[in-house]
Amino acid sequence: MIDEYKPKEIEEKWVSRWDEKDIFEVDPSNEDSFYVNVAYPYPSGSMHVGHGRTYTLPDIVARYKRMQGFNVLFPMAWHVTGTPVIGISRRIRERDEDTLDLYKNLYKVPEEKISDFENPLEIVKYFSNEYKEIMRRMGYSIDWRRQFKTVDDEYKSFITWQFRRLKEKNVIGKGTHPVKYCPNDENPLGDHDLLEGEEAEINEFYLIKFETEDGFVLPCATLRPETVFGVTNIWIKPTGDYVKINLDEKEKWIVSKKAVNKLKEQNHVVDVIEDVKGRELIGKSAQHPKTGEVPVSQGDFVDLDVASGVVMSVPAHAPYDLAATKDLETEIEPKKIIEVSGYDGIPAKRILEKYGISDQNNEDLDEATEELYGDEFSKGEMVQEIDKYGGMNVRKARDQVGKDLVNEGLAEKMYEFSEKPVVCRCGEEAIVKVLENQWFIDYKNQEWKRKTHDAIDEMDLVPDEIDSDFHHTIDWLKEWACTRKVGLGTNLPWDKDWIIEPLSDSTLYMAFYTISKYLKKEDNELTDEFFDYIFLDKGDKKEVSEKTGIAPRKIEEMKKEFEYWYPYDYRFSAKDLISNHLTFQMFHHTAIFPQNKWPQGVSVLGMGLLEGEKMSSSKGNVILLEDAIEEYGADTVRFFLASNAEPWQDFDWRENQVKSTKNNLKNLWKMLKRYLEMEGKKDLKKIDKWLLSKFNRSIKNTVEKLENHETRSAVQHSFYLFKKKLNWYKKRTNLERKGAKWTLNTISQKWIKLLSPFIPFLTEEIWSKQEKDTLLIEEDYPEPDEEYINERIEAEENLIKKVRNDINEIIEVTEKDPEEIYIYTASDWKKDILNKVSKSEKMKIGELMSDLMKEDKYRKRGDKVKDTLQDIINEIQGINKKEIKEIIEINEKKTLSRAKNFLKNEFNAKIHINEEGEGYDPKNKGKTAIPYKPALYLN
RNA sequence: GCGGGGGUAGCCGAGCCAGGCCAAAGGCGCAGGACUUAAGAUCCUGUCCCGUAGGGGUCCGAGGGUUCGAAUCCCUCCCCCCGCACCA
Repeated sequence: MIDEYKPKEIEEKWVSRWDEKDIFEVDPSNEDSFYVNVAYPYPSGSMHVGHGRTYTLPDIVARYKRMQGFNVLFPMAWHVTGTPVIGISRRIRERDEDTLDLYKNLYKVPEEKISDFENPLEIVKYFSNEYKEIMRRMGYSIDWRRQFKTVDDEYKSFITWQFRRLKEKNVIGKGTHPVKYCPNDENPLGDHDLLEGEEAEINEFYLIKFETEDGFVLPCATLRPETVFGVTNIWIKPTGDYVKINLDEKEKWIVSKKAVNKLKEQNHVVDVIEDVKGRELIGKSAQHPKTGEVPVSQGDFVDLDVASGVVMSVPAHAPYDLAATKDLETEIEPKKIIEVSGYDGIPAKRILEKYGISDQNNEDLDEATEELYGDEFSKGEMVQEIDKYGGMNVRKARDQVGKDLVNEGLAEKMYEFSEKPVVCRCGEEAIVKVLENQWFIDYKNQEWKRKTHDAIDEMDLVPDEIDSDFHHTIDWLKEWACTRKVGLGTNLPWDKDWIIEPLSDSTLYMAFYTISKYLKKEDNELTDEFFDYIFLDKGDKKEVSEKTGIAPRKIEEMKKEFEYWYPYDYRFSAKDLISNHLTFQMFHHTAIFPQNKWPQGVSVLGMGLLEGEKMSSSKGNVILLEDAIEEYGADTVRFFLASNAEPWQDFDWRENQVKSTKNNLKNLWKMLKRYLEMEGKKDLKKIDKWLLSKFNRSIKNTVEKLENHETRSAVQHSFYLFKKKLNWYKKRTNLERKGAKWTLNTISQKWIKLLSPFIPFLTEEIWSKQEKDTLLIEEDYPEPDEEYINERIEAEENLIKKVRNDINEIIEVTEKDPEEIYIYTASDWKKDILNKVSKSEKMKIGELMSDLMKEDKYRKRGDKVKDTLQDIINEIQGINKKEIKEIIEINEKKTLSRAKNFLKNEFNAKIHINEEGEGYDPKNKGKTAIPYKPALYLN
């Protein structure tokens, strides 16, 4: 009696059995090592099935490699660095409704626990426990002795060491960076912190200093400093609120009221002297060394919220300015300073004409501006008359003029958003703040980039195509601000006010896993010398021992262990992390480790959809992994996640497909149990050999796909496609035969192993029922037995299948059930033709025909040869030479006779098999037979 | 804008690099049948159009081209998705 498939029971059982035997706790051995790791999770909420996939796929690879005889390390830890849990704690303290709802209702945190979450570390503790429990239930082959949190002292020592070494390599610098900033929260803002303005970039404006006769600076804001030579006037909004200020205790400026705070945030000292209306300024004049004296004009279009609120007018090259000057009472003559091909005379004039714009309120002005700016930037040249910059292309002049003006004290830089508003999640409008003395990692170091490019070239990337993403990211990375003022993490060793931010402290920890299991028991200070010795083979064991208090033997053991596992073989991580984390960790490896410790491979993962929609915890659009396990069982979840898409592709959790996956497993459970109980004898018919041939191909394909982490294809081959073959086999033969029983039993012994990495619980359970005293996970992964792969038998069976399908089709079209079926196989001379065709390179019917006609035996058949030739060409084009060779060798009559009974039962008709020209053939069908496609007559 | 990846039957998705068993794998959905008291599960069959003989027509985002032959190679165009930094 076959008992039922009860996933929950067997899964609980095997989790504890594997545990009891410490199966996944791995230490260095004589076997080859295989080290696979995943980006450690940030445990601030419950796992959903998307997370599940992130860990399931590497686990499948880990289990597969383990069965292949490798000593496999798959570790896990908890990333706690940064601000998210702090923010969550704060929101819980503030009783924020959305947050409480998320944690109580979606994550199902017990009421009494919630208040503990006011302490961020409690959140981490709670969810890392939950993660671990669920990861165990999913059957992940993780060595839990090595787990740690990134706020543990040992880890902090490791990060401290790492940063000191980076500093020694001169890849850490200090600089000034403009950031989006919330004045209310007093914190820089990432895109995810924004309510509005995620698209906004920070533009670098130049404030060009024009001086009024009474000694005030009118700082004209521009993105195009090179146009300073064409300034004819200055725009001030007459209704605008401006102020006179003392700037940096040096200069007196006039700027819009709104600009005051911005200047302060950009590290200026601002003292307001008095308010002034824009109107009061109009009619004055101001001068600049590059332009001379120009009037201050009325500009209604001036936006007081852009930079300084003071604008210079370059009518020759700015459509807005030109349109506005037309409305002025005094006439202003545009001053051309850029030559652009395609624009005669004054470029702005041409573009206004082109768009038919006559006034400053025209809505096409933006588009016209964009077009002209684009052309001038890409094709423009400064006119010859301009001193020093004459003839220079605009692209270059822009940089150069800007730099020179600043150096000469004739301009300042100011940062401003490219679009507004930019609003923080707290509701406050964000500003640009210039952070000074910010520590950064200098990824623009050319030598470092080169080494990292090299490392990527040497690596196995899955899929291959991501290598251009890596190279591109390496080239593009500049300075990365690596410290923060707030958050959890490790203090920067030489400037303790700063905390190393999360993406920077998670770059080398794969190495830390190799020794972390030793460190928890030690209550010692882990010095830089300690890490130098273990990881870099530098220094003296004895000295390290004295400094740390760790026994020399122990230190040696750790060093050996690191060297055994490192470099790692594969790191799995989400695809979108290529542009930061995955590339960072490559950089850090190349900076700190010698080449023989550089990563060997990266395999990227796609994102998750739920019924075709993007999965998102914050929207509640997720299925929790725990719920999925409860409902379907871990094996089903694993099998589905592995087979729904290739790892790097996006997967889609669809309930009906998950259900169907579970049914398939139920069915597999029954099949395997039944077949494994069968006892037979190795007395094989061709159909048995056919199944063995197909099965060994499945093994071959599965292994090939798994090597490339193609879990979806691997499942296709090992399960779905092979199941089809099995179904055909069951239809074709009597399973009560000894030979059939032997075949099914033999195959199942291997099939169960083949599937084990995907569905470890189900397979282990069935394996254990066989009264073997081994664990399936400790068995060897199957290898294809080439001796069983038999092209001839496969071609023969294919012939039978084709004939069956043809008969079927005729029955369907005619809608008549035949009582007798006549099958006529092709004559030998047709096979000769096939032989000739297969040997010719081109399938040109004319050439083949004239070749054939040289021989008497064909010439006397005349037109028949031509028809046959055409049919044969149609039939076999695309079939590979090897298979054609087999087809020629097949004895079709004999082969089909083998299937006579099968066909008889299949169609409930009497079957007659003859060569064409023999036997009953009232409709003279026989002559249409060609090799591999017998003619048919149904009656 | 920059960089990357795509558009394949009702849906999801293989195939494309190495052109020809490709009307195009597999899954889901749908329809019919077998089994069952029934439902479910399982198995079989079908699922672009036409066809009372295994055939024919049209088809792989759109349009051209190369080739005996194109979903696959080349060109042009349209559309979609992802990443782009102080966020894990």
